[in-house]
Amino acid sequence: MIRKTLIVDDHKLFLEGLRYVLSQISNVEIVGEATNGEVAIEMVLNSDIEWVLMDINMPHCDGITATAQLKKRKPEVKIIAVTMFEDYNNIQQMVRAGADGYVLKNTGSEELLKAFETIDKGECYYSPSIMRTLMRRNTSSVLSRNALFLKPQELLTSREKEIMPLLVEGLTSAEIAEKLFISESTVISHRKNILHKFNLKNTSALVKFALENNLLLP
Amino acid sequence: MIRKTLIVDDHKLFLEGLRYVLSQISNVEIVGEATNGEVAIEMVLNSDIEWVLMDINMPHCDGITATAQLKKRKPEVKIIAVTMFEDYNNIQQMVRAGADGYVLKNTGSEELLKAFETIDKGECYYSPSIMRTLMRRNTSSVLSRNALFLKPQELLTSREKEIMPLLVEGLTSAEIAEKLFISESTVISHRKNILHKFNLKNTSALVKFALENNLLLP
DNA sequence: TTTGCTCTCCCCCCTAGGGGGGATTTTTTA
DNA sequence: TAAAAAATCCCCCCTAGGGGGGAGAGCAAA
Repeated sequence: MIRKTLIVDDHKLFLEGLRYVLSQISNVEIVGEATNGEVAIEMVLNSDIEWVLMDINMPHCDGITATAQLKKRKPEVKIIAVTMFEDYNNIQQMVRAGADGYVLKNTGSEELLKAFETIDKGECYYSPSIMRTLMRRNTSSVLSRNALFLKPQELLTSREKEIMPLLVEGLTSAEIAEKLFISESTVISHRKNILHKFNLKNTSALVKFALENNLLLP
Repeated sequence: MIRKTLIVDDHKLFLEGLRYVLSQISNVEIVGEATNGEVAIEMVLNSDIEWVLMDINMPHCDGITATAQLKKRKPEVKIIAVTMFEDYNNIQQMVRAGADGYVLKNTGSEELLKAFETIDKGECYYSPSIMRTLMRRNTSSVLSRNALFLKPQELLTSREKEIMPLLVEGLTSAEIAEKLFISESTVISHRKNILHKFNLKNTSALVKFALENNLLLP
């Protein structure tokens, strides 16, 4: 069985590299190249492409948007994110967009093959260092593992979303209680719930988490 | 005495508005317009322009950079920042760059005139709402008033700079002490000093302050 | 040499934060 | 309508955080 594959990256040079790495894997045939997300979507929808290796950072239409679009309109296509970035936000967004795998740009052919095979079995594949990044964030709690696959906002109730920015401002429970016309115990309960949801050990860590994950907007 | 003035903004529309507002002030003559910082610097250095009304957000060379450059190479030029933004970071950076005044884009001619006259006397001018923003940050402490005109990093000792990122991570005093091979009391002292320096009331506020002011890099 | 800053550590005292429950009412959703 | 989730409040207990202060050692500039 031949895997008909599209490679998407705005760096010509990297497309060359990917082409070479893929040439070392049997059963993979590169049937196209695209240098931005829009073109990639077009190509996939109007062909029998089954696999996409997708860069994240591209002009016009980035890899995350393109992945989300593709998965919505043609869910059977397998998408592997290929990227230089291994920070939490990128991984998280790509996972949410529906990517089936996530490998780094310095990946060799053996690992890429492993990715193909793992995804063929219906599972998801992540590079070991990606897993480390995820693990650093998530230790044990079930909820916090769920947080990876949900927008963090979706985990917060509306009251919690009200309290969050006040905590970030450094207000005490009593001050927050006064502002929201509720009892201090209630604020304490809410804060405890938020900390547990994200598996954070104190409010300082929560502030960092909130600021880095844009939890303060709505 | 006529004030030879250059106006700098990348929005043509706003240049029109500024032109109109300035036309209502006697003794101000618009001798040029620029749509980015680089051009503005060129124009000021090669002419007898005495005043610059400078936007902050512009492509290529922003107003903060341009202001810093101009003040370095021709300090006698009076620069008034004109901007939509009244957040702490923008004001702080513009003050550091050497701007003589800071007014908002919705300013009328009376206030702009006041700015010209105040700066003529050798003082600095800030819009009332700008002052409010500054006041919100700075209540009483002498040190924290100084913090406005210094890079915050310059206020931190090297030990404090080591402790800062660990506090932001949410580590407890005991954990930090263990990492740095010092006693917990010492960590507590350092943290107290940092809080006093920036006039912040708890570690949550410190985390926010540190992240928003890039205090974690070196 | 004196002055001042940093780093280190300590004291006392009090409050806010956080772990661990549980209970109630209201609202949402299946 | 029944079940689930959210919001409200409470209990006990203990620890970490923060206010205020001091003190000695080391170092560097004035």
